[in-house]
Amino acid sequence: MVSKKADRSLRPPVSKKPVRSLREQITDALRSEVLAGVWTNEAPMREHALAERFGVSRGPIRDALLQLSQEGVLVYSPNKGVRVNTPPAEAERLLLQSMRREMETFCIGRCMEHLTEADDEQLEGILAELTRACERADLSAIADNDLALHRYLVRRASRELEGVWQSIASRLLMDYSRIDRLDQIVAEHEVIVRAVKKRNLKAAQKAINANII
Amino acid sequence: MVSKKADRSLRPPVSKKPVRSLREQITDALRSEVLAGVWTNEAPMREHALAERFGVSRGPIRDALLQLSQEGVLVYSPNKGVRVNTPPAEAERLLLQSMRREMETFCIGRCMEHLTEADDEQLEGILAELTRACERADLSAIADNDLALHRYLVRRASRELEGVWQSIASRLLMDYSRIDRLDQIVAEHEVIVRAVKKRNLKAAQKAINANII
DNA sequence: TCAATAATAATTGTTAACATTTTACAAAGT
DNA sequence: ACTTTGTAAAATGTTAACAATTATTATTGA
Repeated sequence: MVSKKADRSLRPPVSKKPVRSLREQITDALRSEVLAGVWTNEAPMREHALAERFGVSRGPIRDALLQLSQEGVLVYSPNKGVRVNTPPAEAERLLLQSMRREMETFCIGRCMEHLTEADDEQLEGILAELTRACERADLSAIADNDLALHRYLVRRASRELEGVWQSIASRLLMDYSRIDRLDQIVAEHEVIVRAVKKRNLKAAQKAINANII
Repeated sequence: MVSKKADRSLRPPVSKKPVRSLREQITDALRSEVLAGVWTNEAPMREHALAERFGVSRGPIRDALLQLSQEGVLVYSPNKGVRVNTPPAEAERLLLQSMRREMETFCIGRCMEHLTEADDEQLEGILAELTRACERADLSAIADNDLALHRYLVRRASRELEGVWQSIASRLLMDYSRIDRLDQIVAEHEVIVRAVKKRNLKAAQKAINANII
């Protein structure tokens, strides 16, 4: 699943080799699975089993589990392992929602004027992936691309804020798997991308706030 | 510095054994040092050197460095190690400040009515430590207890929110070492604790917001 | 039969060695 | 003198074995 050494001769010539570490790959894979509801919070996630599944040792697995615990996706109990976290209670959810809206409203306002056509293409690409994921009802890919679209705008505004945003967004999406209206997800993000392409700040902020629920 | 196995016979009888892991201890120690300005962001922090200093292997050190990177205290470069992060830019600082105020205003409003006299004593204890730290101008201990006081109220309101709060507060305090008016720190926190002891929500919220700068 | 306790297995915490990547430095070539 | 190239050192990334803790099962006693 996660190959340890990639064949360099097969890479595109001048591509910006990201060379993501095992920890990062595993973190992203597990996050999308948890948000998609693949794991329950009944049974703990065993390090050994995950290590075998990903074909790596327990080290990178532990790193990923610790990171996801800090992010609010998992809950860590000393000497007992990790479980899937429960969604935030109503009051906490409302607070996190307000904070996420404040953040993304700030970020789109900060990056809008610096966006280029290349950014538009990137966003269109993510939107296309999101659409395909919704068509095949692939919850894991849906969660991935939903987050990816928002994260793109946050990163474009500030790398510094990305970590804070992720920990808020992850907690808010802890019950993502309950979402049933898949077509609505696509529609809402289409509105966002359209407003961004028009460089219409007010419309974009309104669309983003409408999507954050 | 960090003993691997503690002598159980010396622990108080029915104390709630926290048994903090090496990772946690090292994380807290390094955070307070970085916030106090002990480290510069010029030279990377070497895992091997830290391992020797704490008397442990590189494993727990790596865990701590990764956690502090996620928290915004350090910056992680793949295969190159970690450095001290730079304080957020003005616009980002204002956003984080607003979010932290929103969080702590929410938290004090949520936990105020549940606070007991035992909580008051805990807060007084932290305040006393903060005062002593200011008297001897121990920036590391000052940062520790400043954070500890706020964290206490956040935890009392919601364990779920603690992680988010920490990542925001850490980023805001990245230039804590520049603070010169030490007596003002004590005064501001005295006002907070006094308002809390009186269970005066409005006054407490006002004092907290005045302290978050 | 049930509760308490001891033995056992399974799991996480930590360590040290190995692998890979990056950096520093010197030598050679233009 | 400057750039390039090759080599060695040092740092991080990963692994597997060991230690300590927790959970499970078996056993003993009333």
